[in-house]
Amino acid sequence: MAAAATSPRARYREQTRTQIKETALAQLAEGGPSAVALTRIAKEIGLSGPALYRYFANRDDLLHALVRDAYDDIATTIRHTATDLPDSPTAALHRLTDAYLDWATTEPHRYLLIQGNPIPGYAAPPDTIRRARAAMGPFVKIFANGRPTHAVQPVVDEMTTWLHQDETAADWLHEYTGLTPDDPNAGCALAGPVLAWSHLHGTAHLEVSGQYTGMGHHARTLLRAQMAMLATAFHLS
Amino acid sequence: MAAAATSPRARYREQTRTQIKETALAQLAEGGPSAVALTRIAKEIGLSGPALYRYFANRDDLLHALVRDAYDDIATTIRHTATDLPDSPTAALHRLTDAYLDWATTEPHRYLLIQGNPIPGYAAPPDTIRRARAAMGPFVKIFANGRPTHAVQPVVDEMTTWLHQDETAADWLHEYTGLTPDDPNAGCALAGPVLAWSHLHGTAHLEVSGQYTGMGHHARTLLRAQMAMLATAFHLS
DNA sequence: CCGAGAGAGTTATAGTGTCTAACAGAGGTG
DNA sequence: CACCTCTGTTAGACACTATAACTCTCTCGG
Repeated sequence: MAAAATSPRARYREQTRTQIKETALAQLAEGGPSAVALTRIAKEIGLSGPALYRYFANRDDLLHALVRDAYDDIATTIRHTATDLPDSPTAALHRLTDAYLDWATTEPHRYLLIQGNPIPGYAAPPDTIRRARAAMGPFVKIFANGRPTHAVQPVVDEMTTWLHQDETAADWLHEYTGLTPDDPNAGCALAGPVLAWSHLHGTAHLEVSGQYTGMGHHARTLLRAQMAMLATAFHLS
Repeated sequence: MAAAATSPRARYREQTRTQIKETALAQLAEGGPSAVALTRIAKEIGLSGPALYRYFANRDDLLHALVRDAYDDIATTIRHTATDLPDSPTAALHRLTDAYLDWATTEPHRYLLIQGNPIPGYAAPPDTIRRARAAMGPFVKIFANGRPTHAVQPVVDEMTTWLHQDETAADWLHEYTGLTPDDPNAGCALAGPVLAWSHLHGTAHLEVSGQYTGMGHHARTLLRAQMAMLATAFHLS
């Protein structure tokens, strides 16, 4: 992305940055974030340690870049899936959540990087929230026509209140549904995705961090059941 | 625990170990597992670095001990809550999940330690599984009388199959319900807890890792809604 | 009551990693 | 073609894990 027709030097720079990130991803996959070591990366691509500081300000900056890439990647995946959804809201929901779980299981280390434990001392940049909401955008659309049962009504109420307090939330809602905070379905449109995210994350994270190992079920089966319950709770057809 | 009437030396040793673990917990709370540094712990309690190796074989061994303690702690909390549950299964479920979420939010770093990202290179000891199942035991009891709807039936089926393949699972079921794998409700008794765990973990982990920050809802509200859906899906009264 | 030995602590040292400083060469740009 | 920025180097400060070798002290058995 953004390869652009820049100077040959800038082109080479971008290439080296990519190579560094690729090596970092390999180390991430092997031993988690703490295994990403600048000196080892440098050795692997034939550079001296301090040379990497020409490309990334420090170790955190490199991890930061990996986080950005991962968010872009999952958001792209979801949005791509969202371009061709079945008409049935329930089926569409299953399609989206399957895509999410698939991404998490094929890229476990990257999922843990962005949705796992907070990286100590690392404050997510403001645009991370934007990226995260972009990934959840298609879910908002699905629940915009839901009719919540009493089981989920309290969540709907809290979302409605939030929409009247936080402008960015209102913008988010508007972007994907055209609804305003005063619309009777506004809270519902956000309550569904938040619940879906919570379900999704629980299953994906337990699966990816290996805590289901030795138990006789598939994460997919669990997720399907959770989404079926959620669809029922919002009277999705 | 296990203070015992041992020799004064052993008593002093145990005291020092505890002091080390307490300091480690403080560092864990400040900067996550990677901030737990033996040298800094030593300095803080007035020892020289290598002295700590008299008490813990290495850094992993210390983290290991923290994990054990945390599992014991949450299992004790759950079991204590389970000693005085309301008769209604739904109410009992809410009581248990509230206790779980409370523990997680009051001890966020410890929750992340045991239920967060896997610690690279750290293989959970076999008894960890036993401890984890002990914590979920009371949930098994609650779902033993459930009647699953079609939404969760696939999970029930997978659990039933598992129970016939894995003896430890059958033992676990038997310990808390007296049921055998052939009992028609056996799969249901395990499907409920696994789903509940997945729900619980999603909400607790997102809350504890700060990903709900800036969103206008309480984790508790979300959890209540999820458990209400789950109770409905199993026809709990 | 005392002496051997286990246990608890020390310093010294090797190894790995982050990151800064100071310097050298190579490429692009006026 | 001269300048200067960009890219790379080595040297070194600092933090942390871990081992080795050594000293001191307390406990316990005879």
